[in-house]
Amino acid sequence: MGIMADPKEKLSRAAFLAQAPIFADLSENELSFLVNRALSKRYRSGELVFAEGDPCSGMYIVESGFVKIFKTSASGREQVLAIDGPGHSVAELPVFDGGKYPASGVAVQDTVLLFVSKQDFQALCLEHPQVALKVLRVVGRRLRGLVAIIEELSFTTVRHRLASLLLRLARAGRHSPGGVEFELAASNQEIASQIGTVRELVSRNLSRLQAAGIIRMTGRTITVPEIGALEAEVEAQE
Amino acid sequence: MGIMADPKEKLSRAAFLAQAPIFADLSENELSFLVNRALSKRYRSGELVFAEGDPCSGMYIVESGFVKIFKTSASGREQVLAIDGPGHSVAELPVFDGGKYPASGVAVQDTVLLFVSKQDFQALCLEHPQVALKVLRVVGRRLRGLVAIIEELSFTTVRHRLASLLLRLARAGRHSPGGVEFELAASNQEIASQIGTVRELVSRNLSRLQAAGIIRMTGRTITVPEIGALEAEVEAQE
DNA sequence: TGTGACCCGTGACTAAAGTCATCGGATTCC
DNA sequence: GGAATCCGATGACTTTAGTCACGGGTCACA
Repeated sequence: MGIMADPKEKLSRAAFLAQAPIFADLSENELSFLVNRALSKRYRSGELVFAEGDPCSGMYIVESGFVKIFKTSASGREQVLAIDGPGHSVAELPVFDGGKYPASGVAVQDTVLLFVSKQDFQALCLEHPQVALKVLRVVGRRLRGLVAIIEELSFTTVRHRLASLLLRLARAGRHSPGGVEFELAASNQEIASQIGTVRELVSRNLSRLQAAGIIRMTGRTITVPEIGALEAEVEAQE
Repeated sequence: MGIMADPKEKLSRAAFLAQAPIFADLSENELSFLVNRALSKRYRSGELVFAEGDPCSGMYIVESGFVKIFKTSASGREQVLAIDGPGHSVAELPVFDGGKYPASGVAVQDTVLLFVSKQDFQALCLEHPQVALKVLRVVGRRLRGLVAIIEELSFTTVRHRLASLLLRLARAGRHSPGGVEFELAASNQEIASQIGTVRELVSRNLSRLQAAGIIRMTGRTITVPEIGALEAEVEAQE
C-alpha cells in the first residue's frame, strides 16, 4: 500500500472511514470533510506513535496494522492496555479532556494510521452530534476493557490470566485432528506484558498448563485437545 | 434536605446542575429541560444504586453524599473503581454503548442522586453538542483514573499503594504540632478494597509504616510527622 | 449486664509472584 | 564457521500476598 494518486486515495479512504465504528453512517460530505483533513502516516513495526506524557495533538484511526497501547514502569515492566486493529480509533479521549497521553502507543506491525487533529475532530463533533455519540459508544467499550483488566489483575492469578488469553486465541484458532490449534505470535515477554507479569512466569505457567494436559506445545504452536478443559480452567474460581 | 416545595426545589436544582462539571455553562432553558426531567432519589448509607450486570436505564448526578463504584469477585473480594461526590456524574458511559453496568454502585453515606434517563440524556446531547463534549471530558478523567489503578495494581506493592492512599489523605489533612493529621474514616476492609488487597494486609502494612516512623497511629487518627518521608516512600521505585 | 455484631491486630502458615543465574537452541551477520 | 544476539526453559531462591484462626476491644440493644 504505497502512496497512491490523490483522487483514488481519497475515494478509498472515504470508503474505509465509512466502515470504521466511530464514523459509521456519516454522510458523503461529512466523510469528505474528514478525508480532506486527515493525514495518513506510516509506521514501521516497533515505531512509537506517541509517548505517555506527550501533549495530545489529535486522534488516530488504524487503517492497517495494529497499535499497542501500554504503560511502562520505572523498573522497565510493561502493561498493555489495549491493542487496536483496522477500523479502530486510538487516543480518542485525551483529545477532549486536554490532558497528556496517559499511555504510550507503538506500532506492532507495519501500520498505517489516519491522523485527525484535535481541532478538526472537535469541530466535527460540534457540527455532527451523532459523531460525538459514536465516540461515546466507542469509548464505552474502551472503558469496559480497562475495567476487565482491573478485575483480572485484582482478583485472579497469573495462571488464570494466561489461560484466559489462550482461550481467546483458541477461539480464533483453526480446527485440526488433535483439537483446536493456533500459533503464539507473541513472545513470552509480550504475553507477560499483556497479562501483567514477567516472562519467566509465562514460561512456567505454559509448562504447568501443558503438564496438566490442558494444552500441548510444539514450538510456538499450541494445541488445545479439549476446549472444554481450558474453559473449565478459566471458569475455576474467578 | 427534605422534600421541598416544587418551585423552590427546581430553582436550587438548576443552580446545582449549573455547577456540575458535566453541565457547566448550559443556558437557562437547557437547564430547565434537565430539571424538569431529572428525578431526585435518596439512598441510605450502604444502599445499592445499581448492580453490575443490570441493564442501564440512565445516568446519575451526585447532589449530596458519595457513590462508590466497585467490582465484586466470586470469592467476595471487592475492588473499588471510583468514589464520586457532589457534582460528579455516575454511570455516564453505559448510557451510550447500550450495555449493562460494568460494575456496581452503592451509596457510601446518605446520598441524594439526580437520575436522568438514557433517552433524555441522549436527546440533550444531540440538541446541545456542547454537552456531549463535556461528557467526553468527564469520561476522559474517568479513564485516566482507571489507567492509574491498573498501573498501581500491575507495578506496585500493597505497601506502596497504601502509602500512596495515605499521602492523598494527608494532603487533605489538618496541620498540628506533631505534623499533618487526619482521620481514617474508612475501615481496613474498605481501604483494602480501594487498593486491591485484603484487610489483614492493610493492618500489617499500617503497622510497618508506623514501625518505620513514617506515620503514627492513635486509634484511627494518623499523624504524619514529615510529609517528605511519606512522599519518599511513595516515590521509592514506582 | 450480657450477648451479638463488628472491627482491629497478629501469629503461623501456604501459596503465589518475582528475581537471579544458567543452559541451550535458533537466527543472523560478518 | 564462529560470534553475537535473542528467546525460551528451568532450578534455586527471596519476597510479597493471601489465608486461617484466634484474641480482644467497642458499641448497641435487649
